[in-house]
Amino acid sequence: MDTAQLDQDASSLSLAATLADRIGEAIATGIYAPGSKLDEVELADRYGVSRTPVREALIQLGAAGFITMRPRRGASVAQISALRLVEMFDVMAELEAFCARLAARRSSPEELAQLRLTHLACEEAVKVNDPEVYYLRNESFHHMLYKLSHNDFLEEQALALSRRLRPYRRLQLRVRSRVLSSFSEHGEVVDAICAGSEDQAALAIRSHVTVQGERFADLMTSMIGKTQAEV
Amino acid sequence: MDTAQLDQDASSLSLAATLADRIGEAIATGIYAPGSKLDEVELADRYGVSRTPVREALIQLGAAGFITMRPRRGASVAQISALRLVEMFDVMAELEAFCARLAARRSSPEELAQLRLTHLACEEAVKVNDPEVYYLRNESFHHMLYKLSHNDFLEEQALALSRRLRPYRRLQLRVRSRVLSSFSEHGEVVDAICAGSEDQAALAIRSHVTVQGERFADLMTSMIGKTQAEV
DNA sequence: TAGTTAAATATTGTATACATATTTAATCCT
DNA sequence: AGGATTAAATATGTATACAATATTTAACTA
Repeated sequence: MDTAQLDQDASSLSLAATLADRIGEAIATGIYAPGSKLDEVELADRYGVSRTPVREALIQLGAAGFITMRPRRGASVAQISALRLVEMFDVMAELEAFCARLAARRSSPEELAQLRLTHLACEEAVKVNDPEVYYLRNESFHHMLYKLSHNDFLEEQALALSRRLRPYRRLQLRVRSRVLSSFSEHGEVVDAICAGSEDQAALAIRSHVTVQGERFADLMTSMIGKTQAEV
Repeated sequence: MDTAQLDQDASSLSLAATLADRIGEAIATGIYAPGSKLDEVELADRYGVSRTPVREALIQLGAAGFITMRPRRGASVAQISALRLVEMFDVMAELEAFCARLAARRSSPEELAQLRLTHLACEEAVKVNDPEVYYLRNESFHHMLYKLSHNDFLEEQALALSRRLRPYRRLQLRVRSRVLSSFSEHGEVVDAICAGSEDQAALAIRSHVTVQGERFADLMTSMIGKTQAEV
């Protein structure tokens, strides 16, 4: 019948691919602490596979920047210094600023309505006062922004970097006041985009994402506060 | 004696790593045409190794975006559509604009002098009228810009994306007039950065990198003009 | 002859085995 | 005893072997 049988089956994915996901998730969650060594045989029998798919997964994670690989001396969870973290957030801010600019320029009324919806979802999370829920809704909001850029490549790049920064973003939202200010900053972004004000939208999201001043202090304290399994 | 023997030895690199370089270079050079399938065993005995390091190299190249891998149906050289190419150049432009902005903000007089030197090197290439030399000097100029951002992560990201766009950049410079305008645009960027004019620097480099209008036409014609081994 | 089905072939994914480098432990010497 | 040297142990890198899935080819049916 349908000659083009789309292979959506998740179970058909290779072991290496699913392993990369699982290990990557474990790193993001903090199960494997930054700097800790990732032993191939240990991972292999932890996940019940041979070394081959483990190695392939590690190579993927290395390319994505989650782990660092040194020849002949194995892989270890990437250790991101405070300076580099700020650098990464700076780039993230610039990517999102570009997204916001394009969103303001290109979004249809329907798309703007969708954006407002995700913003409302964040508001609910604020009311419920659940940081974990807000974290998720916040993520959706930003992802929506990437999509509204109407630049698929940009969307992919933004998603990739946001994945890398995920654990640190979660840390920031541990602070109640940060959730509140985060939400209000979202509001400015939404307003600017809906008004078609490119520059204003770019500025708003840039200052929302950039880590500086007290934001930096918050991030640092929350990072050193939680050891290992948190950061 | 020196306990910390730094392992700079290139020969000590793994086969997989060097393979990724070689295959990646072959893709960039156009030896493997976009869309063409990369057979593991063929690559293996072409390079005189087993399938294992070949697979690892392919995974790396896949993560970097040079090839696309579909489960159970192998790897093929990434086929970049015209639309996606424009998208990628748009992001490249934005990254470089950020670099230029930071360069204008942070560069020391010595660094500015270095920037002018690389610009002068481009001028020589223009005079000699050798597109291939200009291509190389141009690359150095942009790399210098990345470095002057004083943001190592940004520099890495910009380098990675510029590597992906390399073959297309080379194509653009096939057109003599493009070399001339490229050089004069560089001049504007240098002037703005040396003057500390962030906005102007960002604007100049952005319009320099972005593919639009006749630039787009040039790129497209040069792409369809050269079949296979060129693009 | 066109279309469908089934067998054969080829290719990818994974496991195991081997080679080589690195780390750790033990030994030796001053 | 302390540091350096050497040897054993451990881990990574590569090759080969096997398993599972796609693709191709051939046979068959309507």
